[in-house]
Amino acid sequence: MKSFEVRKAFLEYFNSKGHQTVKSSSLIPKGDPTLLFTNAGMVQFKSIFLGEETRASKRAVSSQKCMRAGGKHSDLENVGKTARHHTFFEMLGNFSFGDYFKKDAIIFAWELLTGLFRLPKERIWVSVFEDDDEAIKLWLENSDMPESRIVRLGAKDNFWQMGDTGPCGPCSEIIIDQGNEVGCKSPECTVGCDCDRFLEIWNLVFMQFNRDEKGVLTPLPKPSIDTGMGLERLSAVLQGKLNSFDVDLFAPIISLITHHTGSTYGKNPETDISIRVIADHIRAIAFLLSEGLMPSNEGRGYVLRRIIRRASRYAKLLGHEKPLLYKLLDSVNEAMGDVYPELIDERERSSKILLMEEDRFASTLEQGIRIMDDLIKRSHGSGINIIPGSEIFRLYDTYGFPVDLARDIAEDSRLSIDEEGFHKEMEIQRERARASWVGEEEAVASIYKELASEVGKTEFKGYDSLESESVIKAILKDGRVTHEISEGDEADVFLDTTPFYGESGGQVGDTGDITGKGSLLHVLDTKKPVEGFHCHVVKVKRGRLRVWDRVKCRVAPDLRRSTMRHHTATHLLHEALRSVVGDHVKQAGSLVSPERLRFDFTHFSGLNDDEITAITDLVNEKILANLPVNTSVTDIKSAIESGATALFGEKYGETVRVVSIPDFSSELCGGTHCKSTGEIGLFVVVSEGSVASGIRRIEALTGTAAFGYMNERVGEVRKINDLLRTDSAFQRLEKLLTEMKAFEKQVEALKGKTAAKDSAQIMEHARIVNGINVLAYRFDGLGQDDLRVLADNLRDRIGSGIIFIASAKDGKASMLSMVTRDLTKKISAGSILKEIAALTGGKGGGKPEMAQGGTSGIDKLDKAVETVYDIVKRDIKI
RNA sequence: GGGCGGUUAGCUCAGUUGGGAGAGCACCACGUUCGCAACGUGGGGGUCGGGGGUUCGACUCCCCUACCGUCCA
Repeated sequence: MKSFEVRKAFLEYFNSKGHQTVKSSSLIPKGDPTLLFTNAGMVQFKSIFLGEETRASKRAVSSQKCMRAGGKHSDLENVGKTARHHTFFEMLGNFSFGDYFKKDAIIFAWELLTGLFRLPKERIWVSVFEDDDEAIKLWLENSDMPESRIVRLGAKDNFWQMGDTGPCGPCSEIIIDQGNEVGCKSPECTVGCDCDRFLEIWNLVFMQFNRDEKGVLTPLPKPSIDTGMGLERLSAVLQGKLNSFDVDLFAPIISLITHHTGSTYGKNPETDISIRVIADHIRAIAFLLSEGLMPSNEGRGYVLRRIIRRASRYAKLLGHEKPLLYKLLDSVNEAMGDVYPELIDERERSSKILLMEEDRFASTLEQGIRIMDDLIKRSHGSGINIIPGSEIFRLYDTYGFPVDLARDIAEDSRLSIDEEGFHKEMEIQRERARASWVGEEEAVASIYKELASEVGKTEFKGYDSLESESVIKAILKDGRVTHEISEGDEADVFLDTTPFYGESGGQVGDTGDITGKGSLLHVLDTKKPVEGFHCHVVKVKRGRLRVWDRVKCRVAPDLRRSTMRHHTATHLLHEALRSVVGDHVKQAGSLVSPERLRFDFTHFSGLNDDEITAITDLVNEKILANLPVNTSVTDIKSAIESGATALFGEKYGETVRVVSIPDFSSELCGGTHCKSTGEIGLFVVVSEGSVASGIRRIEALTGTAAFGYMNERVGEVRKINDLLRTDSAFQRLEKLLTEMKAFEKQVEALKGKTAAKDSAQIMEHARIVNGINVLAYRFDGLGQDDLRVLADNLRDRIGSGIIFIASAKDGKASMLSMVTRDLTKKISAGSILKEIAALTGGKGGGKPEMAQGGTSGIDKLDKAVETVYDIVKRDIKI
């Protein structure tokens, strides 16, 4: 049975049992900072299990892309070494949201595995949580499982929980015994062993408790079901393969790897591990890149980078030195492109980024090898044949140099590395990071969730109107529910209906006024702590307000209109970028405020002036065309089908709002927009720059803000023109700058010349002391740099001797002493200078042949200069 | 979020108690050559990431900041 048939059969089986097929969600969970990647099928249903969201259908089935690398569940290190671990895999799962429970879950699983998939019953084992007698009973009643093959395991294996608090429950795993010739071959090998013999294929989670902060379990009113089965593992079993890398999903990938590296799969265990690691990693890489993720130095992007590097490293172990991975993307597309079209859509971009990243890694390696060579040289020099762990750690920590590579290189020079020391350093670093970890605040305070379910959601009327008559439903002050607020109070106010837009989708919250009988509130900001629930952050200016009061709401019109202009312009900009720069441009962040707009997007390099001009022109062209801006509400499926742009990873409800500009742009967007593009007035880009590697940021202004900006710039240019008395400041400045450079050169040349002339005169003051030419002289008006030029000149003239010159300028004096190289053994310029400087109350120092210093004691200068001769007489023996 | 490393000529990088900003490649000119490569000589090119401080004097020391890299979470 081919993998795609397995996937299809699974989905269809559960469809026939009343489950709605739900599309795989993005690997990058949006709005969940606690999770690095989607690592299970239930991730996209998390808020349903938590009771924050309800869904029309109570039964769902999915085949979910999953990633287990980095974070709590990381299988990165196991990949390739075992027959069953993957960083990227697909998880088949059926879900019940308070509908059926344990019994049906067991019946479905048993029927599907032994009926449809015809797995041999005698090889199936089941594990249950040690206290879950109910599950054992249900297994015995609803399947042919003998009690002898039902195993009780502890909480570590068979009790599942989402987090420290929240829904949790026992689970039951279905396991296939692959025979005693597989795995560790130990006679004690049994279910729960780490080896490959007893393969866990399906985990049925019985969500039946809620755990509170104190750890107390209370039964959930409506227990739920969450199951997960790895497609790769199941396919392997069904295809009679002992290793999940041998299934058809991997065949084209492995064949392309062996083709490019000239290696053979299945000949040598070492080579096979490398091939499998690359095959696994390239799938993960292809999917992560297809979702718009960029390799970077933190968070998810960093995990991606590490996966790329590991894969790249294993490719080198296969003897392939040049970038290889980017060539393998096609094989992933061949294996999975028809199910995941995003792979094919993003192929071009992914391949470019991957090649870039491989090149970058090559230079990291090069740098590391240089340092490694140095370490080897030093350790040969010192006769120690072990490289300290701290050095290896520094190499790894600071330069990202792989430890196994360091070991290989060391061994080539008959050295070893101190692995223990390395791990010790690593542990220290872990401790340090842990100690500084202060824990992430729960993103949404639970009080808002409670309030929302208590008083109901807010009806937003702000698309068509800036005013409304509303009723106050709740007031929150200092985090507590209250019934009344009065003058001077700052509080959160919740209404039945509102014209105030709550911050979301990059658009900032509205501001304005709320008025009641004799009272006035300023709305400082509007937020949406819970979807559809508007929180008005207010300050009471006058009077008092109570819950159930009728009030009049009024959004500040000028600010809101300015925000609308910026938002509509953002959509125009997005499309303009795509048409000018390329289709790979994806929104990576957006801020829309009354003052400006900021748009982050994925792109490899900076935009040049021509591109920015082209983008600006295109946006303004659409503004001048005064196109209508249409909004419509539809279901997500038909919106996507109509070609509307959706943001990757953004979570959308089942009905969405589409904002479209005819023949140009169509995006899913909940924001407020102009009625037609002409209202924007003018669009101007203020800056373009980088935010992170692969992400660029454009800041732009529209409407009055744009006019203000232009006026300012024009005014500035006029001032510059006035100053330069010209109409073409640019050419004028260019000319002035070249002239200035020429002048500077002339000045330098002149200084040299006068120094030469002056030095001729100054030389006349030279004396011979104890057989040595000594010149000590004061020559005012020179700075430190000038003294150096003069001294160079004097040195050329004196041939061999001692020079000391001092010069007063601007109330301070500089001094310089020089000793020609042949005399530095007898006397040092530094010591002469220090002594003289001290006499004048100044300081200085330098090298034996040259020293500089300064002082503010000009009155003592002449006498001090004269002392130079004495010093020479004293220190130089004939 | 916490470490560590980096930022110097167009590119790759040196720069050692703080005391004249350098090399290689590239570029320009001249020389050598029938011509090219190579070579020789000379030359142009630097806000030493930015800002503050210490100092007579800072690429160098201290503080802040931006960006890049890298490890841990």
